[in-house]
Amino acid sequence: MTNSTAGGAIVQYAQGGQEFFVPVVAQSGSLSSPAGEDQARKREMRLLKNREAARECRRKKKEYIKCLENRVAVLENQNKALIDELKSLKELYCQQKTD
DNA sequence: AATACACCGCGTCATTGGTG
DNA sequence: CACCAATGACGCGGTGTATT
Repeated sequence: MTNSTAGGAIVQYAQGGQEFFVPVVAQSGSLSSPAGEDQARKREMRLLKNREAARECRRKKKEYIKCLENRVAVLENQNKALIDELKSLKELYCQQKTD
């Protein structure tokens, strides 16, 4: 991951040690005022939380897709087994008929 | 080696659905 | 109604692979 470093800070997650860049948006010179700082801090917090939420969301989505793929594999195997079973039962039936 | 293309993961924004 | 978490959509940069 390569972010530009114009105005912002490199922050590190508590767990995982992963680094990322948090941009700081200047808001018409109001950044120095407490209200401006507070707004900026709130924005950073929101971005940080959403960043983590997006990551988690993608992780869950991938896991879900894996589950679905697993299920497909299981059902395909079951289907094969049932087809085989049907085939052998048919053969058995035909044999008994000719006897 | 250079280029084109596909794929992936990421960060951000906008939207949505649930909750106090 | 305000707030928040989850998620879809978008654009971007990195990486691997095929083609020239």
